[in-house]
Amino acid sequence: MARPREFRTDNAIEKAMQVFWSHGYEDASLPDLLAGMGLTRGSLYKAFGDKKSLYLKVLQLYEEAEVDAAVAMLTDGEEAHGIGPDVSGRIAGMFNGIARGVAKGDRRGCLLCTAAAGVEMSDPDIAEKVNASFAKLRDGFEAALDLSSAHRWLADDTKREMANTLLTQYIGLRVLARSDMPLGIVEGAANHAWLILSAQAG
Amino acid sequence: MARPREFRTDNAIEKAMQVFWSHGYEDASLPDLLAGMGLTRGSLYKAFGDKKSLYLKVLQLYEEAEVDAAVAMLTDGEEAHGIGPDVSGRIAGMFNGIARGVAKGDRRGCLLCTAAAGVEMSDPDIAEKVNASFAKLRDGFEAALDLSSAHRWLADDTKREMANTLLTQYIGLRVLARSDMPLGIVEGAANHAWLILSAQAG
DNA sequence: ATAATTAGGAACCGAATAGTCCAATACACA
DNA sequence: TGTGTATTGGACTATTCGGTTCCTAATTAT
Repeated sequence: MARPREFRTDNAIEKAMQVFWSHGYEDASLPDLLAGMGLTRGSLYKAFGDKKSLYLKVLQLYEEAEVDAAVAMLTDGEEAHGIGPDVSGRIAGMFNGIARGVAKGDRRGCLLCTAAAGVEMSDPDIAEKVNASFAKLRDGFEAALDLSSAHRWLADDTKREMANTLLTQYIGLRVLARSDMPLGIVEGAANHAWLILSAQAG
Repeated sequence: MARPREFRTDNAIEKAMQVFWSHGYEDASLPDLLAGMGLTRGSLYKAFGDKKSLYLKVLQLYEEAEVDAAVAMLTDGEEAHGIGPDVSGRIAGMFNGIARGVAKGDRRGCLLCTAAAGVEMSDPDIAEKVNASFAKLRDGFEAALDLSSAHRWLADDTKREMANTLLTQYIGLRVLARSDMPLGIVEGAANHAWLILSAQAG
């Protein structure tokens, strides 16, 4: 008995994610969002409330679509990947994948990393969500180390701090990708993420 | 024969650097700058032209005051530091110093790292200066490796990419510091920067 | 038809933005 | 002590922003 939506909500959020990914939170203007999402002010406010609420939905989608996928790539059963018996190889593969993306011209970096460096972190709701996603990725690194035949025997403290170091490396690489640093530096840093993994404890 | 300045230019730039350091480029409003620098609109525009020109001067000062100091700490004659015969210890010390700063409540991160993740990088003048400073720091890491008795024998390619990895780690740590991640994660990542240094080549 | 809901978009709001302009001011020098 | 000159303080401009409120037209099920 009522007129139905002419857009799919999840589709609109996905398009909003692309806009925020490229522009960051503050710099994504309402006209940017409207153009990118293909709808008008009335519809956007009707469906999503306000800009911040939309962004929080985007952060949720980013966690589900990007972070969860990365964690799965790090920890899922190896039979589906064929990377080899040492799960730590997937970590290096992940960093190399980022470098390949940059080589193909993707300089958007990571939505979370851009947010983490921006003023939007002063909003507690946004900061909480961003840090929760970071923690999820960090836990993914740690889980991968627990699955790695070469690392599982390390002390828990060592693995935990190794995971922290990998998260830090991930963020640095993503920020570096967003700047227009020469590709070689980005690739060099990515290719040697395994330096962290090949180190000995103690 | 003319009315003299009531402020020292270099002093005003130093104060502007503090404002940009805390707020980032876009979020540092003119009232923020005027309050922080202790002068009025007319004086600021008379002396510095516009916001971007002021920011470029701030970037120059940041490179001279912060980047150069960091590079000097990494590469100067060891007799003045007493860190030990292995220069690579200074690299670990630098990361630990950052973590100590965060522990003391300094969450400003690094002016360059914040800029690298922001929209101001779309300005070619700003991007050029930021990347030049990054390159300077990267070269500092490489020079420290060349001075390190434990690393100087490594292949040039290895040292170069090791320096890239250290730069990436530095950026990640600084962004992490700016977000309000739990201190333990920041410290954990900093304490294990030596993982990169202790890795073997090949 | 009628009710219900959305789409599209114009209009507006208060706030904030970077930037401009000029009279008042204060100093150095003749 | 004038006089030239650069600075100072702040009013002012023009623009944009996010957010909101409308209204009419369109679309659907009953």
